[in-house]
Amino acid sequence: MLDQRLIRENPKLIADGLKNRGIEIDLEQLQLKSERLKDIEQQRNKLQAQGNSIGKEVGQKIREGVKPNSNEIDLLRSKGNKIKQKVAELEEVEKEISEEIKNTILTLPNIPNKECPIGKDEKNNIVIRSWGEPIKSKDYKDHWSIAEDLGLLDTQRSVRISKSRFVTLFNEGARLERALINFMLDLHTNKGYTEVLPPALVNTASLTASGQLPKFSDESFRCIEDDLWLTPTAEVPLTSLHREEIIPLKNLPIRYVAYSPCFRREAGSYGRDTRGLIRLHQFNKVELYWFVHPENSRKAHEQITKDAEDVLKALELPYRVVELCTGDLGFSASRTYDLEVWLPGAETFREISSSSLCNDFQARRSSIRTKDGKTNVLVHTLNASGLAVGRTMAALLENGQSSDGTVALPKALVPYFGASKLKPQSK
RNA sequence: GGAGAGAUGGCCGAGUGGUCGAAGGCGCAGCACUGGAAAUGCUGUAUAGGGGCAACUCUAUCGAGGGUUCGAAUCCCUCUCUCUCCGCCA
Repeated sequence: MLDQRLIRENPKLIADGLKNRGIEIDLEQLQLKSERLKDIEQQRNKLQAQGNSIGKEVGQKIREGVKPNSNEIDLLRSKGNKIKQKVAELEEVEKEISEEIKNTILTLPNIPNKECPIGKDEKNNIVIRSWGEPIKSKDYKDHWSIAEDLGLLDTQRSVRISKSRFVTLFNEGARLERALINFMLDLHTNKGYTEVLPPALVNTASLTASGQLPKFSDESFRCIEDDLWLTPTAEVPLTSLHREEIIPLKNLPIRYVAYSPCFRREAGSYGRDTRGLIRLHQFNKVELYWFVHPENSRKAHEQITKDAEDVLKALELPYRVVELCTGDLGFSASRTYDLEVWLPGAETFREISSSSLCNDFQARRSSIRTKDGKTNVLVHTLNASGLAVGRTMAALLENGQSSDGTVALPKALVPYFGASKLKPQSK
């Protein structure tokens, strides 16, 4: 959520920021509304002050022995009633306007950071650095062919159970998924992250706090009867973990790592990535999440990104870091690095982690502050996947494959998986 | 799902119509005392918004919303949540 004060005092700054995202919006209306609201609030404040002093006067007089039904008191009473009526009228207008303003502001995305490269879409993203040697060979197979050959998953039966874009893992597939989750959690907790296992169902307030609502209700599965939603990412419960809190300065930075299943409706992605483990309605993810003092958020963004990269390095998976341009940023982000893993079977780099700095955008929606001296300041929040587990498995299968049908696993995974290779099951 | 109890500041807890943003305690911070600490004493310690260079000041907030009243933490209505017992259950 954007700062309403900033909208009043410097709407150009916001309009320019949003323009770089490709959003043309006339903030004048909003600015006028906000100013009008402030005006009404001031009027109401004055009236309420008058009303309060009348109330005190009545109390005072009665204590001094003036009869409650005397003319003097009656006069004050009617004065008080008039004020009360005016206040009620103002409140009605005030409520209406403030609701309008809030509804609008909640649909506005974050403004990009100054460093964020300006551009229209993903073509303007910038490759920052690369790691590892991407294998380029026409003989490499897609991960779903490998997975099927090895008996790791069954997509057809998954449709029987639920529908398309769900997957059921078997044998070494299931085991590998579990190994990856444990491996990632250990890697991060060893660096001092606090492990969290949050609820998979979250309420509307939580989704609003992190930015998924009100704008992207199409993207999440909903349980109508209970007004709960399936988490699209652990970012949602992790943000709300500290909603409406003032975090003591000495507790910052807070660094969480959470495994969670993630559920996404993938509305509007018909026909894209229909096979394999890339785009599913349900997938597993290990998420990194930081709460930091605003002064430290830039550095924190570099660090959280490196922490995510460390997973790819440990798994010996070639990747590149791409900085998203303004037009490609997610709703809550002010700056984002995507980690893209190399998939030799698909002959492409694929997003496996997204590392975002949200500044105070989510903190304002969630009212998460820290006490800095005498004043309370909104914290900054950051999130990064560390990593998307299904896509990691896809990358391991494609990168580790060999012509004899086996898949070599990275050394780091052996203690977790219990073997250094995936072999075709003898039937 | 059925029955009952409750929701007050960081925490505990008092307050049943007026000067209550709220006693008291704990905690926390500062100062004094000490070689240092403990103990003790003193002072301070909610959030949001508005005005003022500032000292400061105004408004709102005692789970949420509505009502009665000149005036509500306190009375009335609705909702939500929490706890206890019973039932069911991994």
